[in-house]
Amino acid sequence: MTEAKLVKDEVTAKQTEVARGPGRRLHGAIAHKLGTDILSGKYVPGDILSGEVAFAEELNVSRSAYREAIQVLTAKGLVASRPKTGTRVLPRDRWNLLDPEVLGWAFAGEPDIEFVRNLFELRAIVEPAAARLAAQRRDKADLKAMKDALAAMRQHTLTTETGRAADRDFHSAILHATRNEALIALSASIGAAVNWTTQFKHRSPTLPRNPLPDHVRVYDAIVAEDPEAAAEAMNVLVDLALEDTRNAMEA
Amino acid sequence: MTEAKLVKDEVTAKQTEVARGPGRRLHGAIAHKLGTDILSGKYVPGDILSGEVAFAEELNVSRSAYREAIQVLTAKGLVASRPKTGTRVLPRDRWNLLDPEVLGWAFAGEPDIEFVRNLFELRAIVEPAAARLAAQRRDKADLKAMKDALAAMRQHTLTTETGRAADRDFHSAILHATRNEALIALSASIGAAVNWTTQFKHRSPTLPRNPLPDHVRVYDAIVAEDPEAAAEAMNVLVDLALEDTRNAMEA
DNA sequence: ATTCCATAATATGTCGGAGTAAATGAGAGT
DNA sequence: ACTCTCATTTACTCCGACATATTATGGAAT
Repeated sequence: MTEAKLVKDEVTAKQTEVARGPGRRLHGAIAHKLGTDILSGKYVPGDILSGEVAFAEELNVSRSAYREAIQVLTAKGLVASRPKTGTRVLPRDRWNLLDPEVLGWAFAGEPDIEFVRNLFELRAIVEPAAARLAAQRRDKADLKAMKDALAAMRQHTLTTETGRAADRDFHSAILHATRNEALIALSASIGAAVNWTTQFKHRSPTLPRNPLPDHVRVYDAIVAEDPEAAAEAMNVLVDLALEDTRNAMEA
Repeated sequence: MTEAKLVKDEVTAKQTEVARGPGRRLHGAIAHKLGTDILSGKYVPGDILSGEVAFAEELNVSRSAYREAIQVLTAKGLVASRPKTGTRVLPRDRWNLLDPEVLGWAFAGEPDIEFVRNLFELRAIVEPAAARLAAQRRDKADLKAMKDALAAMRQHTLTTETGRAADRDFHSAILHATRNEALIALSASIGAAVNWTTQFKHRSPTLPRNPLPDHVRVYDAIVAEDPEAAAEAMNVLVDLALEDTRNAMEA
């Protein structure tokens, strides 16, 4: 080993390593780290991630990888960089909060209670309307997707990852059944809210109610091609989820 | 000039140049080109943008710039790249269609009629509910933003860019007044829909109705803190816009 | 002929250095 | 006090090399 290499190793030992899971590229790992740091409030809007070179050295990665990560954050509206001034964290209303990856970063640490409330409000607006449309337009493939999701929910409780996945799939299937690409694009965001909800309920000391019957009611209304009943059933479903979450919040 | 440079110029002359407007970075311009190409259907899901090096040479840019552009597209869910296989265009339901930049690319060429309908459906779902919330939570700053937007709409017709901007600002102000970050994040998407609507109406042979009174009705209801009236007024507003657009489509 | 494993081929991923362009701030000149 | 010019800082772009991951290939064993 050359002396230069040795010195470098000594230096890098003090630097923060970026954890890159299997299959995850380096720049993706950097974007994840910076993204979670921003969403968690470690960097607040107006802060400057100054020094492309300095930052890359600190993370012990090349500038290329660091820059590609910055491009990802820029694409999601989290930061903007200009010569001389550096890379600045943008105000929150510029962030693409509905981006699936950004939502993941937001829920990586301790999620903000207020933001969870906001997502529930969005669900309360979108999902009943989506159920209404689904009841009007659904075809066999959509119904099968919902049915499969319900079957999976029967076999796994919400305390398991597969159970939560089934819950997400059910809500996603309804959004897909609207045949509206804009609504389908929201399914990732809605799914994140659904997922976190169930996780949170699991942590709660109160016994979570069995959500299956409420889901079945929505499904039945869609099968019966009854838009208003579907919307109402979904409305109940979201309200109950919100109520459960509120209880868990107070605990 | 060296001979090498001369040869290079001869080669580059045949290559497609990427148009980069003022203030736009090179990788941003590349992302714009590829993004519009994908959204316009030039590349369809499953297609492979193979050859990082080949593509970069064809566009006459360095591999770094090309790669950063690809990271942007990847961040928006348009493509995914793996070693050996290349960069593949993802299925449409993976696209972040509500991303402001993606929406811009979608409307860069001839917009898809069906997608416009979908965006109107989203507006019809979200905006009345947002107006309802705005009527409950609005404060002076929100009302001022709406009032300013209305004033700007009085002075400029929708045939001008400033007029369209005022229209966008009004709808954006209502979403901001909900104090819901998730809904605020939708304002860029809604704004794009609003903007394109007015542009489309302008092209239409039928005389566009004056939208100002309808907007004022929404504003008045919000000022009066009447949630239901605000929701209903906004409902009417979106319906009328949809109707106008439908007429223009048939023409 | 078929299956399996080692190997090679190929495209993306990562690296570090050099040079360019742009935005800011300081200083000279008015 | 103001404007303009220039120097500095920083991000932006390009380049060439190497590393890594995935697929394809070909031969050996069954």
